[in-house]
Amino acid sequence: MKVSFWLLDLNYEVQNGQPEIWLWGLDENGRRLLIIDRNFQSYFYAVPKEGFTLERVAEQIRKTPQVSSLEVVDRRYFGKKLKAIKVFCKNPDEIPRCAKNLKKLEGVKECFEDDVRYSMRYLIDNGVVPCGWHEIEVQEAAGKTNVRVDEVYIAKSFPRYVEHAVTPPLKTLGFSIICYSPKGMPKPERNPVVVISVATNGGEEKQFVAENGDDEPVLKAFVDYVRLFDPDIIIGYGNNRQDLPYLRRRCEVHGIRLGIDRQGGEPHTSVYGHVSITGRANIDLADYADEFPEVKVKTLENLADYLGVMKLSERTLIEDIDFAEYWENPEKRKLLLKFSMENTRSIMGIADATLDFAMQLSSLVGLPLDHVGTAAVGFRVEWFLIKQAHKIGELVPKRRERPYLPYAGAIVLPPKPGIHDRIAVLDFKAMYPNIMVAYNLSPDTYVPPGEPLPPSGVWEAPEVGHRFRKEPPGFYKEVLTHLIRVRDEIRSKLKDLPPESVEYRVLDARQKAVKIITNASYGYAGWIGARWYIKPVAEAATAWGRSIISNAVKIAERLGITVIYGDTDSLFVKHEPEKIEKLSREIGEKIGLEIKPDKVYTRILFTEAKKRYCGLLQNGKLDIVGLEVVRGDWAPIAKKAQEKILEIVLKEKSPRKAVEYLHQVIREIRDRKIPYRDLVIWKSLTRPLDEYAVRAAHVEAAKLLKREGWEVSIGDKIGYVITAGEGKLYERAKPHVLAGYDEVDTEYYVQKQIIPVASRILEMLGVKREELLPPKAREKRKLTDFFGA
DNA sequence: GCCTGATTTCTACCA
DNA sequence: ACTGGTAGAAATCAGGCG
Repeated sequence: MKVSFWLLDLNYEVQNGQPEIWLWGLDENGRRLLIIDRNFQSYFYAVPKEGFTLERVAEQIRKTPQVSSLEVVDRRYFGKKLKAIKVFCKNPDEIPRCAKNLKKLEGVKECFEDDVRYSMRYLIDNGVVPCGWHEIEVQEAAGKTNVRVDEVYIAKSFPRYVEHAVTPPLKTLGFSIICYSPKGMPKPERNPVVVISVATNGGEEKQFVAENGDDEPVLKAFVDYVRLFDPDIIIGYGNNRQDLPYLRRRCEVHGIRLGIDRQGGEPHTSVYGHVSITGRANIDLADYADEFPEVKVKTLENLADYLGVMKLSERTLIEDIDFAEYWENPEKRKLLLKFSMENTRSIMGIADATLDFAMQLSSLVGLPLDHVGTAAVGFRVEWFLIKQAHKIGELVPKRRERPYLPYAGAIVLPPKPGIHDRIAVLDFKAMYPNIMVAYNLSPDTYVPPGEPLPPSGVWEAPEVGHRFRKEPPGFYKEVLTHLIRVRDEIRSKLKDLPPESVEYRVLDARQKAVKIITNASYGYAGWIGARWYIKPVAEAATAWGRSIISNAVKIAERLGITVIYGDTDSLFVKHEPEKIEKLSREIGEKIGLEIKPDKVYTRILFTEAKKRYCGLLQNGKLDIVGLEVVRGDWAPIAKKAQEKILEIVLKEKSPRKAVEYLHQVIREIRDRKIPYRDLVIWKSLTRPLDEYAVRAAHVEAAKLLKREGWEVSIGDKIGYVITAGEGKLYERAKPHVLAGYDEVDTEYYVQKQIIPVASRILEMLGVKREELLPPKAREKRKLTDFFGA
């Protein structure tokens, strides 16, 4: 019989040396299916050395114990045709060992794709798409009652992908936990999980709370609840790195099982650090936080606030350092429970804004839904490429260590400082991808120095001189052309859809996924960790970029257009529509790339610095780029003050008013009228504490946290304030959760936060340094002198 | 040892 | 752990002075 299914998760099992792929999915009626496929043979490639006949090498390989059969096939490697031996192993787990053995044979030059996991191999070879629909011939399986699905089938054919832009009705469960530790960071070995808050997309909310601090019933109730609800998707925030490992370890302590998967097993950490829950998709929203760069400190509450899921102002906020105090106090405990429930509610809300994208990314790059979030950008691009490589018979290069060699990047023009009126921004859309397509830049089209020119001729990069075959189209060109076309198609479909429709949401998520992969392709090409890394490809792309933007500037100037700034692929010019139209046309003709007006600023302010400006858009909004306002490592009060100053300066054109405002802010800081949280500075830890070469404020603050029993790790944002006293800045930094407002050194905030960000703007406009501080009011000065402030 | 300017370290941004 | 170009603050170094 034939069934169709939407692929949610997959894994493989080896039973008595016989592998089987387990495909977990839903059919169009929302029934949960498990389809077991025993028909797929695992394999890898061996490439013979020159001077050895295929037959002889094949004969050697055939004698290797793990090999079940082999086949001579035509493949390509960096575009060059070659004969490869496809080596089949019955047991996929034996492939790495088998490849290692083969490499020892004298006739084998190299093995390929022995590092592609069996389950990924299955997806790629059969064109099976995670979060996509498929049809398959199956028969009902006998037995198999211990898996939690409606039907178990045995595959009688390979799945066939069917394009269909809807998602089946998935059951989603969100959860968050609170652990209790009287002092310091909770440790599963000693500290209980006192609250688990769950919510489902069926609208149910539930809390499991430990009586007398005993969490065994909590854990059991949670397991029962998950089993009963039987979610397809489990979501949390930090569940990959914290919650699930903690729950798992805590269950171990009690000698119980965290049996929440669909196979009676427990969650386990797997590739790229994701936690796999067999038969379901476990998703950690923290892995998608980078999709929202506007949110600088990526806490659950900040993301929920940004996405409009739950505003900070209506949120119960409790620092983890205070959990113990809230748990111990019966009145405050109620607040802690409320806080925990709000966490889970926020998770459900953020999931709404994220899941469509996650599913589209998963189906585009081909990584299962639970893997794709934890895979870094480079690996997402790479899996997409691996999938494409298979289609054209290109062998996947081995990952190898390489020395880091820097190369020149883009050009940034020095801005004309000051305020300018009516400025248009023109930019080359998707400049690097288009360059790569136009000049056929690809690992397999590169013609190294000394190699003879191909009959089709070559493109030669300016400055650096790297050469690329004009024909045939290279791997990158094919892939990028395809991506660019697909995105255009999606975007034209979107035009005819109501933005609220389900289809619109799905397609919009898809075009975003396509865009991200397209734009990351240049970065991938220049990444030394990339399998398809060839430095000249990246180096040539930037070289052409530089030459294109320089030529565009020349053309603009010849047409009498004033260029005030430019960065990589953009030009900021005086807004003269007719001249711009001409420029655009001429660039199209001479350079072959499209440059388009992106936006027009009514007014724009530049300092002498590159990459920093503030423009006033025609809709009255400020576009702030690079300045402290948009940076996460300045105190919020400084960011707010700078934003306000920019607004006054650009909208009201009144530096005087801005100075008045500045004086007021400074007085409020000195009077401690600014909310404490607006004084907290956040900085990331980029390495372990003991690997810093110099002492820095956020590092010292982190050490204080550690001393209090709180672990800090790479990537954590440390929030600190500067306290009054003697000595270096780093000696006066304290974690914001450990300091009190009374200790804060308000003069630091005035002199080192407010004054610099204000002077950056105001000195540009002729305001003198000494005018920045409020005049000393005699009366007040005397009073403070008297009271010794 | 103290002061000052130059250099290094660090983070986060832009494209 | 996708790239290079860039700003800016603080720590630290190096050298002059005495």
